[in-house]
Amino acid sequence: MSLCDSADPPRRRRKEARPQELTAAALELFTERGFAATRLEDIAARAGVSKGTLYLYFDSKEALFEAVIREGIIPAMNEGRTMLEEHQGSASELLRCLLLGWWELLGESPLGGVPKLMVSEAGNFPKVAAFYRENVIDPGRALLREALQRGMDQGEFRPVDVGMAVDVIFAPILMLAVWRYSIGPCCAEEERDPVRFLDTHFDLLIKGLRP
Amino acid sequence: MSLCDSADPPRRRRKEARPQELTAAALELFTERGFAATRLEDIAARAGVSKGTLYLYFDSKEALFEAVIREGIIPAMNEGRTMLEEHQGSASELLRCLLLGWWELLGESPLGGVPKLMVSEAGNFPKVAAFYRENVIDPGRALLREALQRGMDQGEFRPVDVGMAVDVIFAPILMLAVWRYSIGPCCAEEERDPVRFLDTHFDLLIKGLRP
Amino acid sequence: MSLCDSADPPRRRRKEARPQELTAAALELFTERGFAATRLEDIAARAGVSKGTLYLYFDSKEALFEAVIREGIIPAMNEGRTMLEEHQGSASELLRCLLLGWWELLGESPLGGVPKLMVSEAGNFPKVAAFYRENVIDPGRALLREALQRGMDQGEFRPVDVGMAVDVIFAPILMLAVWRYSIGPCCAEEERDPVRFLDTHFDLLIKGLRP
Amino acid sequence: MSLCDSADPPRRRRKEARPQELTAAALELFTERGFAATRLEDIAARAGVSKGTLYLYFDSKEALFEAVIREGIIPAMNEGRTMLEEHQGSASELLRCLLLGWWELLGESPLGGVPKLMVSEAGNFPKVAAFYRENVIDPGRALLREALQRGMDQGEFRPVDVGMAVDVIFAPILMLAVWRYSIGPCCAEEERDPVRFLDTHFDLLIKGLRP
DNA sequence: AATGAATGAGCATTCATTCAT
DNA sequence: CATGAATGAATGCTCATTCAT
Repeated sequence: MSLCDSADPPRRRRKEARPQELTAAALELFTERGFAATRLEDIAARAGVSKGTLYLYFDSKEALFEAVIREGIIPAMNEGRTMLEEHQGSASELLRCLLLGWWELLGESPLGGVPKLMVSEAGNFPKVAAFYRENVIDPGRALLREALQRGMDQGEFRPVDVGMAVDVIFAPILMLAVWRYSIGPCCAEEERDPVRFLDTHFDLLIKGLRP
Repeated sequence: MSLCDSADPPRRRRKEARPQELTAAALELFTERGFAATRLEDIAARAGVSKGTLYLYFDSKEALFEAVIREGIIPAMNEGRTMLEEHQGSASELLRCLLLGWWELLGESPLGGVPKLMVSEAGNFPKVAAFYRENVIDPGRALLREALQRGMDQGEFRPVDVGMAVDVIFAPILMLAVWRYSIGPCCAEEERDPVRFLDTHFDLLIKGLRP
Repeated sequence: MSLCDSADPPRRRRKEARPQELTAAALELFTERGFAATRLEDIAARAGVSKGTLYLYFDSKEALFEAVIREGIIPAMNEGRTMLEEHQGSASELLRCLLLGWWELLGESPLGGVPKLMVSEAGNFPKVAAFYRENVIDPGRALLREALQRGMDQGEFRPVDVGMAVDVIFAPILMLAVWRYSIGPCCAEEERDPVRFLDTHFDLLIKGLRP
Repeated sequence: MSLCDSADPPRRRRKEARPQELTAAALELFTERGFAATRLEDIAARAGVSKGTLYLYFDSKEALFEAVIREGIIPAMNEGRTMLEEHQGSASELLRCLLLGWWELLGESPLGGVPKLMVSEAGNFPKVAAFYRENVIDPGRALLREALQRGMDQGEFRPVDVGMAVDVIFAPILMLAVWRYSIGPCCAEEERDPVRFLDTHFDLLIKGLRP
């Protein structure tokens, strides 16, 4: 009820929260405009701080970029692995959970911008791209590979070229995420429905894997 | 009659070819580094002209970008349409031809960078993105939709949500192209084989469409 | 009664000593890097305090600079004057004592950096330069002038243009000091020996002053 | 008589003259204010060009500094050497010519600021300082050493510690130059007369060197 | 008194764009 | 047509200064 309900939080609190506030703002803007076209001043403004404050937490624009990617990764993989280990049902179910889980994590949150950002900037940040591959792409592929293999071992899926199949399978989800942060919004097409899209993908996939 | 007939290409030719040489150079660099991070001077240098010359053919950096996309589009659709109209075989064959044809067009030539470029820059060029959607994405979807529909009508494919399926189906090809110009090169993974990838995609797809 | 009587120096002491610790640190860094190129944060760090603390004692970077010069002056002149008043021996001896005394004061301690600092920054701090001239240069010249005059009056020196001679005489000592804080250290020349240098200076000087 | 006598010289001309115009402007301002306190924009303005133009000729502020020193050196040494080689008169005369020649070169022109600049900035530019020592200080010392040695060999001068004496001898000229660009101007002392100063220096010196 | 997080003016540097040649 | 010297707005980054704690 107070008039200044939104007063600044105590300094101590801010100090610890700042880096995340900044990387969050940076992620949004980098995703929207690309790295080079984003001004640090805009990032700072979106995070509600001044230009100089950025440099208390990050050494340079590039360091901020790296932090954005690094942060965008942490939550992604753990869930997938636990899902894989604890899952009891059929391989189809597992595959569905993995892919839908990803979408829920990536698609709905700003984190979904990371893949588009990485696709756009990999050429300018080979180091970061390598880091991303090691920590996101490779583990992600491994998860899917395990799920596929389990299904094949149990006779639920027919034999396929697993190494290729994981990328084929993941491509539609990836494109869904990339799309949302690139051509999608500006064409404002009658709001392509992700659920219908994923259902269709899944339908085709499961039928395609039938022995 | 010219004093230097031999060494340099004939002036008349150059003059007409210039715009294409410039957009070609621009496409390569825009794809590699992104629009904002590419310097006009580098584009000019790669095309073998001076910075000022660019402005004889294009009003601004943005105009050049538009021209790059516009040029990258022209050859893409016609082949697909004639293929659709003239194809005699099964719907599966038609689908295969369409997708492989695309890959040959996108994957092997620098034109393959256009989708990655468009994905990266759509947010900064909504007009161009709309143009791209109208002239590339929508016609492309229409082609695939027709092929799918034909297969369904002939009982070769089971019924699916066609509107969604076209994007699901195209996603792996798109990803293959995008990858090649983003994360792929810098990770130098044991040269992922596009043919095997497309075969797997096709195998899954055709089985998935079986009635 | 204090809870931490042992480790840190007593608070009372620190408080009074702070300004000198700060000007001492500032003198070193200003001398090494110049005024503009020295960061207040570095000065604070060298003095073992935080950036903000500086402003408890000095209003601004410029005020700190003034204090540095002011402090660097206090001890310089008194000794010379007493030496002049109490000296009993020959004028040559007096001159030697004055010049060597200066060198001991300037050359061995960090105070030797003051002349170099003043030379470098006079243009940016005309006020401070005027202050320096009034309180250091003029009195110094007066001391030397008196010594020279005494020698001339006593027939020990031949007549010379005293006003000019004092600067001629002092130049080598000044140069020795300035050198040590500028070109000297980075060229690491076989450690030019100040004593030999001063001896030679003196030898030439005394012979040059012989009637 | 034309109204536009001072019109811009043809482009070609400027292109070649620019670097010198810029280093000349830079020398003045670096000397006056020091390296760090001089803004590139001011240098450009003094040279009558825009900020960006500087970067057509120099890669960075530091590169400009180096060029300033490098340029300030070229004319300095050659004269001295030819003077040494061609001189016919007494060693005293030679010494006088060398020192006065230096003063005319250094003292009257803006080049006189170079020593003060070097003294001030040596600590921040060790590389340049080393270059300066090798190309100016060392050759200068060598010239004076030869002159002294010649006088001693011919019995015109008594034996002295030559290595030290050269610096002792040069110190007053150096200080005269340094002074002019540091404390001198801002104290506006009754315009210390360089000629009287040098005469006194010479008088003392020659008498001091008498056998 | 002391801290150090936050600020924002200031500067070096880049690069799209212009235009005299 | 073609050039490339010149421009100056834009932006990453620094650092003196402030102030809540």
